[in-house]
Amino acid sequence: MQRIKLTDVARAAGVHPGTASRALNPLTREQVSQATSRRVARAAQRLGYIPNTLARGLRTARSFIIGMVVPDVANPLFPPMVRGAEQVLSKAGYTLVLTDTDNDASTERRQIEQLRARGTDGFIVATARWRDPLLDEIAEAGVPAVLVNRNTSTGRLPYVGGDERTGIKQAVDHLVGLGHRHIAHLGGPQDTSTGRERAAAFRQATHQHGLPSTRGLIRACTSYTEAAGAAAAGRLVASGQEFTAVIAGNDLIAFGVLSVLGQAAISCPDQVSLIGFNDMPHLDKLAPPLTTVRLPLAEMGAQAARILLDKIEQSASDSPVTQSLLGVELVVRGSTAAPVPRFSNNSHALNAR
Amino acid sequence: MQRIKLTDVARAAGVHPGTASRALNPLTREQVSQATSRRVARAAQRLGYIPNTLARGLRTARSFIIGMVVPDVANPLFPPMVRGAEQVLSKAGYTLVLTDTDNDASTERRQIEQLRARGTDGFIVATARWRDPLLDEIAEAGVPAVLVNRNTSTGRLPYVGGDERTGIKQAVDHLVGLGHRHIAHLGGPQDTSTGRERAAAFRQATHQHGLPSTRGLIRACTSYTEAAGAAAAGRLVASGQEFTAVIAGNDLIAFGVLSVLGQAAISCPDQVSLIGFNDMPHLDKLAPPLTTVRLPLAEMGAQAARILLDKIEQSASDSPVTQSLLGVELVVRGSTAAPVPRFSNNSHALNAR
DNA sequence: GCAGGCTTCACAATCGATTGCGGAAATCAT
DNA sequence: ATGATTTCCGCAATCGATTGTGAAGCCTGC
Repeated sequence: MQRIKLTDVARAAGVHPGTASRALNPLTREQVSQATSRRVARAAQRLGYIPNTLARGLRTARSFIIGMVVPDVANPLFPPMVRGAEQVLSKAGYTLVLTDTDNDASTERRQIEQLRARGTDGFIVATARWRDPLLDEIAEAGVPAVLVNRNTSTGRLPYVGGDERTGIKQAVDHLVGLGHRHIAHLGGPQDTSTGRERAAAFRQATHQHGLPSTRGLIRACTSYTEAAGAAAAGRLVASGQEFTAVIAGNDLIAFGVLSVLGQAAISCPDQVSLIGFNDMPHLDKLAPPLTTVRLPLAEMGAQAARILLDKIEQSASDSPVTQSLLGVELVVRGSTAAPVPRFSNNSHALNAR
Repeated sequence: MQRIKLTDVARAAGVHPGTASRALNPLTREQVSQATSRRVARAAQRLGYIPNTLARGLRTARSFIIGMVVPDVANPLFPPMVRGAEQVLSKAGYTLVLTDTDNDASTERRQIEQLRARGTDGFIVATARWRDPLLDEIAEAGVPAVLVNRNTSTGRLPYVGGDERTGIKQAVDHLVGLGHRHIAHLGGPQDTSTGRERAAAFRQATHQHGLPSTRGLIRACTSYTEAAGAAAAGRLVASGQEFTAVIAGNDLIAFGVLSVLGQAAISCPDQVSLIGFNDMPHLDKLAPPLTTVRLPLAEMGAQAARILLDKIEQSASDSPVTQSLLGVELVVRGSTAAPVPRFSNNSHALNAR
């Protein structure tokens, strides 16, 4: 049994394949009389005709495929974005192809090349580095693409992300409100926009509150992983620096901090408060439940998809490159509490009043 | 600037496109002299030729696309399987297209139709229902497909899963070893193979151990979610049935149980022990850390991909339909402990000795 | 009743790569 | 040197759908 093709439908309806094509396409249907149009539609229906997207794509130079590139599907940050994008795209008739680069630049390049060979109509990229030659090439080549979650330094591509700056500010405000004055930031890698942005926002917020110098209290982790977070936390604790709270670059880094604190017999939140970022699922079940900044991940994915579709449909490059920041929300849970003054920083606390 | 096509390469190398095609394809390269083959290869290299996969697919009726269908990417059960499959497939030159059905049958049907229109070479399906007409059709149509994680009743498609039966047996053994005799099972939906299999294994294991009747202690949740788990746990607690341990259908259901126990001021593991299934990430950080059964998810995905590739490459249907069960492992953490005899079941405990 | 204008559809080229077929050139055997 | 093989490569059809061009058929208006 063969797949039904347009020729079969045309023969069944007693018309030329070209006519059948026009009858089936809503945009060209007006060029065909209603009677034949109906006849063709019925024949297609009856035979169970499914158009061959490959052949169509070859002729129209459109594949209705959107590629989405993420560093690691297993990172719970990404699935909600993928779902958000997928819903918008599939509603518009596009198919989302998800590829996982495993955080590897050469894999990423290979994947994107593969997808381009498939005539992919556009890309949603969640793997951007701060300096990213591959993305520069894509921008140069005029391939429709939207960045999500992470931005690049050049700002030549549209970007959809969370309002990191406000998120960090809320976190700092919250801690300061509880009475903390010695807050550390174990941020993400500085070759990602999120790592840079959050660190910068942290500096700004602590400065606004007139907190003591943050020198030595700001550290960058080598990656957004529990292991890297633990390593950085270990170094922080070993440094002997005084701190009563930590704002982690994301939730995974916070996990690393948590385990180091546990090993060092430092209680959270009694001795050190901890705030994560992203609001991964199930953080409320942790011991202690993690205070964190929630990003509208699904909405970010959906918005990125919408912007991309716009870009594709009106391929005119007249539209400016938009950078959208979506609102975030501090979710306060059990990992943050008022600091207990230790004798070593008692005087500081008194001075502050 | 246009994309380089085969004709361009051929012209640059001074040969006919057909010859260029043969020179570039490893399987037909022998039909071309080494000298021209090299010349063509160099021209392709120099011009940066990327073959158009659509055109190739149209002619060869091969798309090198594999569709993977999961109910919900955000469920941490699936990303590792996806990664496992992706690695095998991309190594073999295939592209994995992931689609999320959002647990909806009609969405699933639409997605699969879409993919078939793209000439998808095969499917990895993780959404199987116990009775699944869509999969029956696929088996009927001879589309290469492999089931992963969930099986169907018919057994007409290859299947790769975990050894659920042994996993449940280990869980029961562990609890019985701790002294439990009243164990409940809040299983998954009975229209999934995993829900059925785990419940059956539970019955068998408790029977082997000569435990008291499990009537009323085995309940099926309506879905593999925290909410459904909580609902079932609520009913179990409200029923007044005696139990000192619960084996949940999966980790999410265990989360629901945990929250109900918390609300009912029943301590875990002091009063009730709890075991999950799947070993989601970060379960070790819960309060209490959840004992669970670990499935080799990535390996399941990889194995499914390998079987699918086999099926595709030798399209001869001579190979039998294989059902592979991969080994599982009980991960003992803090949510299981010896039962504290209550006066109401003290006598039972004595009788048992 | 006929020119001019519409509508409706058939014809054929096209997208880019693959491949069966056959011819020219090169190699070999005698 | 000549006939028989083999090697190498060009020609053209093909995959299935889309689309520019033009030719019928029909209507309108003068």
